[in-house]
Amino acid sequence: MTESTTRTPMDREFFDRPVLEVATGLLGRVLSRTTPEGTVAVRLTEVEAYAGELDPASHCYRGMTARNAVMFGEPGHAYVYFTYGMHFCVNLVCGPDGTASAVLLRAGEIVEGAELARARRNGSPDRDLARGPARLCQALGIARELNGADVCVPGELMIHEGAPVPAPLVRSGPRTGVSSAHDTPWRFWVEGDPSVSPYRRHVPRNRRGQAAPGA
DNA sequence: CCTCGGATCATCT
DNA sequence: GATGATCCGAGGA
Repeated sequence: MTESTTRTPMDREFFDRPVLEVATGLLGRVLSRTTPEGTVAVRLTEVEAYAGELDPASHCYRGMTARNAVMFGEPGHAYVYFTYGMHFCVNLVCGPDGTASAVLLRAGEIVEGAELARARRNGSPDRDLARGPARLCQALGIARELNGADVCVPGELMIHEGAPVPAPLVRSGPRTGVSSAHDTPWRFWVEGDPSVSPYRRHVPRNRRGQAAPGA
């Protein structure tokens, strides 16, 4: 009898615009994920822009592959990828069909379904439930099967109007953890929001078995 | 608060 | 074979 709140998805036209406009415009919006277990929703507080084939940090920099194909398609769909052998991250595709820009959803504040989110996050402090792109996916139950999902129609993954964040509250800086284009300030967040993730620069991993040469 | 190392596998070269 | 749009726990300041 507890029906989930009726919500209206955002228009696809919102996503059919330049990536930086979409990125800043997404702050304050709400992403909801519904499964048989229930609904979890987050208010987005941190995102990063990736500008398709011209952006050295983008998964599309070297053209279309099986993994990134969704990014080249219709705006308003989810691009979900698996990384570090254990984590998922989610982007929302933007720009015209045929181009390959997207916005990585990095962090948010849980606004519905906190109990389910806590269960999925297994003891994490509330502040950290969706503080980071892989944590956000874990809290929402987003995984591979949602790659390509349309977030502009009612369904298991939907983007909602929410309350857009006024421009004076939006801050920007370098993207987190990327190994190139470090000078491009395309990470955007809500000033002062506790759910914004800490910045970490890219760190090349240790090379196993590549011991220092004898001399 | 910070820094550091390990986990673990899909993807690309 | 190497790397990665990350996270977590341990240990130090």
